[in-house]
Amino acid sequence: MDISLQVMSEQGVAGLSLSAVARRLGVRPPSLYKYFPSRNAVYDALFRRGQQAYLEAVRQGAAGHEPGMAAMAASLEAGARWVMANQTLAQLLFWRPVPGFVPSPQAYEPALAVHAHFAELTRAAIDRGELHPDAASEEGLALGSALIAGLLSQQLANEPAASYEQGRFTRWVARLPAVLAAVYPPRR
Amino acid sequence: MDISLQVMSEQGVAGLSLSAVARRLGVRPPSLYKYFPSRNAVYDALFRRGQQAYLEAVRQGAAGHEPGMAAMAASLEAGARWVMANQTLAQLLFWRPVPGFVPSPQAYEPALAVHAHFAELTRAAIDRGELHPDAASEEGLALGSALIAGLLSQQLANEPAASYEQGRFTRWVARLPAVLAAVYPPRR
DNA sequence: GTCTATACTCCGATAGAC
DNA sequence: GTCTATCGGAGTATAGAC
Repeated sequence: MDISLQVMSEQGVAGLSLSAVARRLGVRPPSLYKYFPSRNAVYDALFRRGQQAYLEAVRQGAAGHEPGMAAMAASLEAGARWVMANQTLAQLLFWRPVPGFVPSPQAYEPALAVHAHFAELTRAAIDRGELHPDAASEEGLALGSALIAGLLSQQLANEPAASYEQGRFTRWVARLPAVLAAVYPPRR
Repeated sequence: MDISLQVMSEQGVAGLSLSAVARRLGVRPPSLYKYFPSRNAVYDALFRRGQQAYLEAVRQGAAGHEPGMAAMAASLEAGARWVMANQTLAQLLFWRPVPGFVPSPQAYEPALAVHAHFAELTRAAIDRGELHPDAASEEGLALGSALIAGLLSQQLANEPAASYEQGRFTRWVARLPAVLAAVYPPRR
């Protein structure tokens, strides 16, 4: 799987070739079929592993903070750092670049947990009077996920080599909670 | 070129095959090389055509409005509608999905004009007291482009078939100017 | 669990006849 | 400006020996 990631980073996510993997592994292509029944099965395993790692990253980021906007800011940053450090995997997870590959429900499972994680942080922020209740609606959550995805997709497409601190787009991640608060000002 | 777009929409942007194009055109593959010296040349021609069309869409959108936030809102919406109506081409333009393809400077030219277009609308909005002067900095312009790109990338990845009006993400496009104004409130 | 051999399909690109 | 023929390579996947 590590070698597959390496090939994808060089040939494009959709350019994974089992022959190339076998070559670098020092075996013949048919041997791989003892471990994965098809090429898409490799994608699926990578997808699941990636979703799991991303979930752990955003959870780790929130750990130690009071639930609410502070935890959300820390969690967003941790997720963004994970994406910048795992760009190839992130592309597989968040931008469907492989025609014909549809992740299995099991592989998709952690993605639902990520959504639930941020929904919970949003509700906590509302309880603390940091956001308007509408922020927890599907619409509000969609805005949050779109904003973070947009910053990161622009960063990856235009400055993939930039460090997290110096990226022209990642630097906005820290200010996303303020943007959300501007769109959903708490009533008072 | 139209047939190429059709193939790309079915096989993925990176999955363009000149053989498939020739097949649908009713000619043999070598004939295509009389018109394009390589497969990447086809991508380049499509890239240029797409950038040009997108530029015209955002300019058309602004036409008839006073320069400023109203024109920007109209321009953003026109651009978003163009992207939703030309999804395959938009992927080629805004998300580099083809390993090894780098657009030529000539093909990239209209993209610079798009940037200049929005920079001008931003300055007009500042002059009218609708935005803080910092909104016209490179940082501020980067935020604007990232926000719109994020909404659209999420829309294309998750609900590509939704109409512009019903999209869970496109519906935020109309409110982007308000988000920008919240981040860059004019001094008063 | 690895291999050889193979079936099958596909690709981009070029040479050169017409 | 189209074609045939071809080079030289790629790929996924399976059968079956060891």
